[in-house]
Amino acid sequence: MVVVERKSKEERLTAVLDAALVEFGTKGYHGGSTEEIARQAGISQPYVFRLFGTKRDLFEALVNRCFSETLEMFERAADGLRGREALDAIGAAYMEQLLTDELRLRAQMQAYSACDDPEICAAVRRGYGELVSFAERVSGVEPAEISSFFAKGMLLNVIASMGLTPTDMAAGGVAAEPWAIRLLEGCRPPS
Amino acid sequence: MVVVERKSKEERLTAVLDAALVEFGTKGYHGGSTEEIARQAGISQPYVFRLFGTKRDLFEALVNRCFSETLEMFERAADGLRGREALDAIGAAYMEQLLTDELRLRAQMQAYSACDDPEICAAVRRGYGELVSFAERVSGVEPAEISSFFAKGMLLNVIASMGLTPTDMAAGGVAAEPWAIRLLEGCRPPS
DNA sequence: CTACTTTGTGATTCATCACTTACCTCCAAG
DNA sequence: CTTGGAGGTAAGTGATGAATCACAAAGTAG
Repeated sequence: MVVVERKSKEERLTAVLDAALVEFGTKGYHGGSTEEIARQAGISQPYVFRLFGTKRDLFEALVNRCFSETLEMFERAADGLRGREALDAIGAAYMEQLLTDELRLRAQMQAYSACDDPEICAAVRRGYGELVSFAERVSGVEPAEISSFFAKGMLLNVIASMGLTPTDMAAGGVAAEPWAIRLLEGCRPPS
Repeated sequence: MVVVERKSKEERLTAVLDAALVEFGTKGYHGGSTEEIARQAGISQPYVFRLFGTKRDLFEALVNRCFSETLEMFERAADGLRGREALDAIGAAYMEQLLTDELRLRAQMQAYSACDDPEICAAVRRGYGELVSFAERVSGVEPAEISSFFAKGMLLNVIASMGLTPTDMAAGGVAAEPWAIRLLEGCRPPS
């Protein structure tokens, strides 16, 4: 038997969720394998099931964590601000994720794409609804502005999925597609 | 042997692509099965491979068809128009898809989500780039406006994925989430 | 009629994967 | 010191799914 490093359940839970973010974020719900998640988390595959029950429950837990972390990020970014300024601050923070947290943007796309599963869809709607409600509440602007705000967010998600972020292009050693650069430039708030 | 209804290769190709749109559009690249696609297309599973080579080639063919149909839709909508008017017309046509062609919006999301595969990613970028270039060329507006235009499109894709279109809500017999209604309202061009 | 091409299938292979069962090993409380 | 629970695994199981192979039947040209 391999040497066992005993850790607390909590530590394992977050380790598995961290690994799941990578695996599901890149390959999606159906494409990601629990075996790979277990390996990346440093535990055996059966233990993943002991901790989370089913693959779906694990994915759902990941979705919930992602949305709640994003909501916290919104709150931090908007702290002390109201109205349009709050919205701009959140938008800037979201754009930063393109550079720092691209995987989370991709994972969100995977969550939307996994919405053929009713339970996952319910979790996604709940999370998204909380983000929208928060943005509405903290900014107080009219629907059209809220829509553009979230629309830009979704465009950033898509750009991250296509691997067109500055980080990706630099890593690939490839010159970014010019149209993609213009799209990204156009997302910047008018300053 | 079951009675064989011989059809032309072309007919089978489009039948398979139609079935693939449904299967991949709802379950995604990894989640969709070639067996199910074959069944929906009314042929045997091996023949799918005879026609398309591999599952990936089939998915790629679907992506290409989707993007080129969308480009045609852009061209039709913008016919005879220039500048902002052209963009508004395309936007209106795109919004209509929420009601008439929701599956195609979902399929686009699945295409973005399948971008961990380099070949699929290349096809997606090519298709997306053509849409952006066309919109830029026909409208001639500045980057910020192009970005908002595509951003709104992506938001509609996400809303379709989450099953929050008017059609879905009516079909489910459920009242739509209020925040989702506001988001959709906010997408309408200011008229 | 014969030979060849096109359209098609049944049966199978081989890998992967979600999930289970049965077990092991620490460690702390009585 | 022993017992019981919490943290963990090795070894399977059954299903599914992509891809292959060998073969069949329907047209078609000579």
